[in-house]
Amino acid sequence: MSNLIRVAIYEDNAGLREILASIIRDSDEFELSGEFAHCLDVVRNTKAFSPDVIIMDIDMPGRSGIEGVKELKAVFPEVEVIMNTVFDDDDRIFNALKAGATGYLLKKNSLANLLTAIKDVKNGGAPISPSIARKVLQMPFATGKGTDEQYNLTEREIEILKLLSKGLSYKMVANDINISLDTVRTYVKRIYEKLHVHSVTEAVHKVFIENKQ
Amino acid sequence: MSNLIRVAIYEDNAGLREILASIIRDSDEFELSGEFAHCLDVVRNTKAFSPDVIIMDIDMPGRSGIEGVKELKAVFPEVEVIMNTVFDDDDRIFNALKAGATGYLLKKNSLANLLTAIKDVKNGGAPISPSIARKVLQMPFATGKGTDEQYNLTEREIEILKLLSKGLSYKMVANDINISLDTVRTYVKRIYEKLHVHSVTEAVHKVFIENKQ
DNA sequence: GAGCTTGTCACATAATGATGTGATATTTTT
DNA sequence: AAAAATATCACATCATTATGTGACAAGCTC
Repeated sequence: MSNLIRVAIYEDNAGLREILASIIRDSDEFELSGEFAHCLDVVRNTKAFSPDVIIMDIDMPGRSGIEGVKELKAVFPEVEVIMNTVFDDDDRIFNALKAGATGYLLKKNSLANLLTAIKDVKNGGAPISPSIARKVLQMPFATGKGTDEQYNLTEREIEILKLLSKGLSYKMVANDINISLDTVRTYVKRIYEKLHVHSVTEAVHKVFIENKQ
Repeated sequence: MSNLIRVAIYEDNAGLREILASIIRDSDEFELSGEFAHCLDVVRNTKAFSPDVIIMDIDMPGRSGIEGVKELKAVFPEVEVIMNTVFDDDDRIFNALKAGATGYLLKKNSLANLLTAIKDVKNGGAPISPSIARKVLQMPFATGKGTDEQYNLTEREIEILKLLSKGLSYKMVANDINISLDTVRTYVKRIYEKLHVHSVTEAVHKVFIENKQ
């Protein structure tokens, strides 16, 4: 029967590719639906072999796996991709995930976990090597830090800046928290002094955006 | 000898706590350095038993594991914490990780992976259940999406909004990209119409912040 | 207890922003 | 080829912000 999970492999190293392919072949839950040395034809290949899950190397000749994922996902958003690579730098990880990869395994621990990982993605999970997960979680936007505390604004000042950042006018802020318009002005003035800025937008940028892009 | 990894357990369900404790006791790489039914005294306990890794439930009487982690990490930042819980909602996950937890295991798959997970954190990794990892990666700030494209602003409009978001005044923007002040005004007006907002700050919030918090 | 920070309010003025009404040339879409 | 969208500029007016100066009570700090 054919409700085996169909797995395609993109890996330019022939030896490793063969190892990965045989792991898939020898399993009884998966079947191999293509093995390729580059991802130049990833869309065409996917059309032809319709895999459910793709194991994708990053460093391949002609076109990186990350670009491959990006193109693939634009056409086949439902196909799950697990990156399988030696790279563990923040940029590549981030770009791969942004491109649409669901999993990210380092080659050094992928062989043992490959089958589990494929099952994970089919079950709606995201198999990620623990060391990669740590990096993802340490990316500045994920920590939620680098935000409020660091400018030693008082709670009240932050409260007011948050309201302003949502687009409320001084008047609306004054109404919202029942203080006078002039008091709002005073707060804003103090905030400006502390942050060395001269407009709400600049203050908002400094406190809520700068470290998140 | 004593370079076993010291593991403490916080879990209010006595049965589960005993199971976890015995897994640790029976292993030959770890030793149990405390088991507790609540985390009210987490700092004191940690001072007394100095564990390397803590397995922490979230839902405990008196004080949630998340608050426990927050307090613990403020005093012992080097102690690794793995959340072990039934909850998989975005808020709890995010708050736990923000509080300083390194790993996040769902109880349903934690028993099998507990020992591996403890090793992972000691090796600098972040053991995260695949289904949790998926949720983390889908949080809007991690996708890098939800930003520009979605409001069908033109490139020029986005360019101007970006400059304004940094705190530049209309005048400065005009100077910066060599257009007239009135042209800036026109752009801003169009941006407002497209976004249905009435101030730079509100526009910035909608385009650059809203989905990132 | 003197000094500093914080939260609160008031008045005044100059600069900037928000909004309306046009207009023209170029590109893109239909 | 006509219609719609985009990039550019101008003038006018009212509302809102930015900034200065000043004040006072409560709380914390040394």
